[in-house]
Amino acid sequence: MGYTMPMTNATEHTICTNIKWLGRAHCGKCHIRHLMLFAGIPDSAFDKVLQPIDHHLFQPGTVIYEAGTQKQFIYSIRRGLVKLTHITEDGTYRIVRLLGPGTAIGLELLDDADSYHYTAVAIDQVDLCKIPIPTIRKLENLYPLLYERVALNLQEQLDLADQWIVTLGARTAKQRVAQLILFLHKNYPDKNGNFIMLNGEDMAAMLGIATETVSRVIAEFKRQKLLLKTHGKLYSHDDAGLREIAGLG
Amino acid sequence: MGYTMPMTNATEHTICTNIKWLGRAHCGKCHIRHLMLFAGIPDSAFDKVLQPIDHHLFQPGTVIYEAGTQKQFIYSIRRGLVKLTHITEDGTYRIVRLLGPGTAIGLELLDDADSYHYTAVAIDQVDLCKIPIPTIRKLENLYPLLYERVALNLQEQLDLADQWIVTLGARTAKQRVAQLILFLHKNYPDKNGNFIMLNGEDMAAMLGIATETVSRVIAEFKRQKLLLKTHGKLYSHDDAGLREIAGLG
DNA sequence: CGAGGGGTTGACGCCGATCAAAGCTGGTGG
DNA sequence: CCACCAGCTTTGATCGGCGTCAACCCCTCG
Repeated sequence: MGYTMPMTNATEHTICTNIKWLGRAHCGKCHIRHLMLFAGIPDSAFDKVLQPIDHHLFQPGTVIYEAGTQKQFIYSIRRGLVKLTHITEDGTYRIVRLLGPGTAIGLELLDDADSYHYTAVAIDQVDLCKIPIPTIRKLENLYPLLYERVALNLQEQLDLADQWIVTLGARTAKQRVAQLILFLHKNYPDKNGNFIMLNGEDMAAMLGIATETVSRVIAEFKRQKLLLKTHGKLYSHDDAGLREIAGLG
Repeated sequence: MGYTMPMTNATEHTICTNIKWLGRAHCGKCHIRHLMLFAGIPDSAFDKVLQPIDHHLFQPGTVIYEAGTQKQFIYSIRRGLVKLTHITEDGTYRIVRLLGPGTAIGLELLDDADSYHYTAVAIDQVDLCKIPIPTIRKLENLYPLLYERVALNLQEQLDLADQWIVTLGARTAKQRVAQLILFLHKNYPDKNGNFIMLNGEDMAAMLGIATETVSRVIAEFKRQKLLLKTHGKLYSHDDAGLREIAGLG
């Protein structure tokens, strides 16, 4: 309730100037392409595309695209975390999905939709490739393998959404917060096995509970040494302890 | 809690004998194929498939497939409602998705998975086509259009899951039940604009609340004439009234 | 007609939403 | 380098909603 968008339409121009435009993407030389949407597509393919693929950087809290707007781009996340958000008419703010490197967002444009279904917001610094729809279409025709990549991406997001419903959508607040931490650690770990602690508002929006409740539970976990601050927003956790609380004994 | 599976492994043999096997499907003559996975695929294609597509009937409450089992079939729903269910280790029973005619289930087998992710159970009488994976593969190669049909199906299910998270996963019990009724009416209406009332346990499993709470809210809605029994499990509802309660003003 | 499985209703206690206020902390500018 | 400030986290107090246990009712089906 009473949630205000990080950056609204009114300031969209400001967003654009905030984005560091990094210029033409070099898919042929992309060292993480095996993780991305274009895995398996030969380097030569990118010479033939109709419209170029650009590479952008978004600062924490900035909007990547807004629900309902009609755009012509899919985004492939290279680095950072993106939240897909939704605000109900009565102001209720909910996060529908949290996505990291290797995931493509805005895929709904390939099917039924003529506009994005949710608003995508960068959580930390996000690094992504902006792919025009016609380019995808062209590559799909040339390399049917891309259809499978798209389907795989959709299937992964469906699995994520289902897991969300099952693990984060029911039971007590404490159990849900414990599940959320396990979820963050499992899906978006850093190289040292730590995870990025989100702010209270975002965790509340993921779990459908009040921010104060989140805070109380997190504070309790810290006191019980189930959570340890490593550096900045990075935390380590007691896996067994939290699994116990989450009801996975 | 304490939920018992409708039909467990132990009685799987019984299930099979319960299924009315209706024999070879006639995709070439299927009058609802334009709604199904194979929309747009020419009749002639079905002469070339490696393994036949069969047509089955499932009685209410029977298991179509079970989570974790390794099978080789996708199912395309022709008639009836199917629930995808999940039971947590501690016995918590949750419904992840409700699917009707035109939807394909078990698509996870096409990607990462080598087993079904959820258990699919018939809610009312369900009529579906059982499609072997190799048949799908073959048709995909011959008709890349099928890739798009699969992706569209996944996208629709993703939309459904997201909607689930947003509308059914938060706020008060009364608001959620109201949303659920609107959801049932919108997504699975019968020809007269009625909807199928689920049993309390299923509604509770969809919303993540107690069955008693569901019962209380539904009973209240009936008293307020927001719900009217039409026939059997079919009900009509006061759309404006429920939208008001749901917070859609 | 009888048994059984759901649905309904009541009583009670706890969890968590809400309102309010104080404590922290990272970032900014002097 | 320090002081300050805005926004976030933490904590408290209160109260309503809903989970839980239990009893009873009703409808269906054998």
